[in-house]
Amino acid sequence: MTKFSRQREAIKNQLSCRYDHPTAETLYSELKETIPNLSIATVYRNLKQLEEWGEVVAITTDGATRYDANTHPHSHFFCRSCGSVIDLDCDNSDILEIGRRAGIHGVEGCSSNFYGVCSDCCQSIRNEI
Amino acid sequence: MTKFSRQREAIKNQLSCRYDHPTAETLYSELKETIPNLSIATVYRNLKQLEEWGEVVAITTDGATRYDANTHPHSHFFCRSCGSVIDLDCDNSDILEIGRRAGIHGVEGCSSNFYGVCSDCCQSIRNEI
DNA sequence: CCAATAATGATAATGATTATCGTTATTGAT
DNA sequence: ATCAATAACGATAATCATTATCATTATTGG
Repeated sequence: MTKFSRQREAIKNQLSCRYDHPTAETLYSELKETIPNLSIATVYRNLKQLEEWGEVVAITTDGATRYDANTHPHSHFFCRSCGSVIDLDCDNSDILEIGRRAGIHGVEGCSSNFYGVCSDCCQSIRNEI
Repeated sequence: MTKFSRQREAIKNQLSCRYDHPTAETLYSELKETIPNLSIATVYRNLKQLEEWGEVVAITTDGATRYDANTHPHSHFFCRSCGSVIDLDCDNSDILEIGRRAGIHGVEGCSSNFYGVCSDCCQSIRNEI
């Protein structure tokens, strides 16, 4: 039986009101201001738990795992320049359909990462020249 | 100026004649049989180098990074049951196009991971019942 | 209020990867 | 062929992200 925990609620809430897909470490340092004795282990523990419950999704990257409170299947755009991660508003089922047509049986889900230089970075690079 | 290295050639060659997308550790233990004093650091070092040169691609997963000598843009299927990684023969440019239509500028590339239970595992699960 | 136990915080341990550094191998010039 | 310059190596320490352990604290239902 799962019990209430202030820490878990805070983690869930903190993630819900952000759109920058923070890492466990980022969430930890932010939450530490309101919950000073918070442990990094509690953040990892709860993010894992919430992921199992389908309340958050983990975004696997080459570095630290990032988290997203938006559980609707969607893709992400990774800026090669500033490292920001932006939600992509494209239909995930269309991508899944492409995978399903590839001749392999059993394709159930997909996760797509798109790469490039975001418009902000593109702008500042242009200004430097 | 880059110099010849037997180790790098062996790593590249070992990866080229396989289709199971091994990790650095897997390549290391296999290559150790022919190059007994090979160091794991050399494997990591060269895989990173080869990736920079565009001769191999790294496949980012939630566990250890896997490598692929097939540098033609393509997707992978991850079996949830046995953990195998299989090449998906679908057109990557079609997926890229979906991402490009999502309203964000600067989308240059993409990497899609598909998930499910492979036909081998699906078969053995069926046989157990 | 109390017993049962889920969840915590602190921290040790793990797994993957990278950095360091003294030694070895490759290279181009003599 | 020899030599100096330096790329690459092997061994291993260090780092980073994450998980496991465990004694303590908080929540819950009776």
